[in-house]
Amino acid sequence: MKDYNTLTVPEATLLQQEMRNKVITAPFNGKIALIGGADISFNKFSTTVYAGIVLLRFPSLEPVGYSLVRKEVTFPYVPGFLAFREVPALLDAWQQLPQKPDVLVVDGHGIAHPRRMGIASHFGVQTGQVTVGSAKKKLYGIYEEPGEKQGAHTPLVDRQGVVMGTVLRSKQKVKPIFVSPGHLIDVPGSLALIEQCIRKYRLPEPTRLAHNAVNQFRLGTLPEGYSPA
DNA sequence: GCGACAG
DNA sequence: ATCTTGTCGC
Repeated sequence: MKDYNTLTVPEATLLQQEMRNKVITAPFNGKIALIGGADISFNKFSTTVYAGIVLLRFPSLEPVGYSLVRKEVTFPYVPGFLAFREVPALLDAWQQLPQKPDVLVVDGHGIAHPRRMGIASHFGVQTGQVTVGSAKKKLYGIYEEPGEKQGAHTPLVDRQGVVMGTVLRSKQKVKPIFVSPGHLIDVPGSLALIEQCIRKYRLPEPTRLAHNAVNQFRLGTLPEGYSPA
């Protein structure tokens, strides 16, 4: 694969434009026995990133194991180009997994992106895996605030009204989360999947546990490599 | 020119 | 994203 650290934003834009045609947004009909959660952590002003993918049983969501890796990254954070900062490290964590999950939930957007190439779609196309994006804030699009009741949701559309994802009130009294297909799944399917991953918190368990893991890894509480839960 | 802007 | 103290509401 190409070295993202040497790319310029214009070059990254071209890569996204080439990859957008490879994203498949179709119904996912497979069975899910294992689900994964991916996230990154880092110290501000440092080029070292701590990436991790957590494996959990589905639908029980019991953690199975953690794949943690550290990597140097110099590509800057630029809204719309998050994948060029995080995907390389996540690929390392992915390859280190003893078994691959049936679906991977990535912290960030999927097709709810100006060029339909958010990090979840980018990772999905690169690996050929089913991915879903779950973000805490909007990057691109228009939406109506969903109702206050848990489970209330509204469509996230682009300027032409095309649906890119869903704004979901995952829990009562919390800000909504943004769910969108990454690859090999559609909008209704990605929403249904994330709804099944909500337990006691605002964020779905896969990404919430991944976030906890990479933070513990960065702070030295968890070791690099793969560890069973 | 101005506002928006994943992690 | 990370840092950081107190504060507010269920």
